[in-house]
Amino acid sequence: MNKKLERSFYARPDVVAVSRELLGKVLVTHVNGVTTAGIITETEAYMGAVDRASHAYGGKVTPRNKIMYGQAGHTYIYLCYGIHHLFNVVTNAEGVAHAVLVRAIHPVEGLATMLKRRKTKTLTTGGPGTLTQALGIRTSQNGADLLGNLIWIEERHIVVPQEAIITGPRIGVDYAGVDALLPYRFHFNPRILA
DNA sequence: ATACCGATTAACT
DNA sequence: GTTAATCGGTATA
Repeated sequence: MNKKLERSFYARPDVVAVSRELLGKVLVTHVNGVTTAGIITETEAYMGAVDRASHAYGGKVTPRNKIMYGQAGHTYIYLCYGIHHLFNVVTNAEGVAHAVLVRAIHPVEGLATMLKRRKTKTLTTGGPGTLTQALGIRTSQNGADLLGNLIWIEERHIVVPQEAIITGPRIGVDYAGVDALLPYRFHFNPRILA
């Protein structure tokens, strides 16, 4: 059965575990009456106040990042490089600004719509900016509840073998100094799904 | 009010 | 390997 993940999945204290366990789950959006979905193949954990790579490093609160301090299971979507909408999931308790960045998906539903949105010949969803474009995710959906009917994540019982999961340092966070080396990135090759 | 810059991508050489 | 595109957030004044 396809089951929407509950609040308790996101509210757990270990953001690294949540990040890792999101691999193989299915990210679904229902935008403009069209459903699109993809299997999550890459994630990164951001550990809030103690993480130099996080927008919430040092406990800083700004209009942009305040949603990360809110209830788990909500979206944190922001614009990067003026072009790309990056999709995150808020985790942990209220007041703790932990989040998981979804960096890549493997498309499974609404292929034609995703192609149309991407306006490219081949459907690539292998980057944090491209998967949001394919799924119709925009910064206007920042703060949306993943237990609502706009964006959510499902358990479809897709098995990702532990040995297939590659762990490594996060991408694009060189500015974070030693924290850039933390093994908070998880991914697997979608070829194993076939 | 103004200046700087990024959790990136695609199209080049 | 290199680089233009592109704009809201954040810091500084």
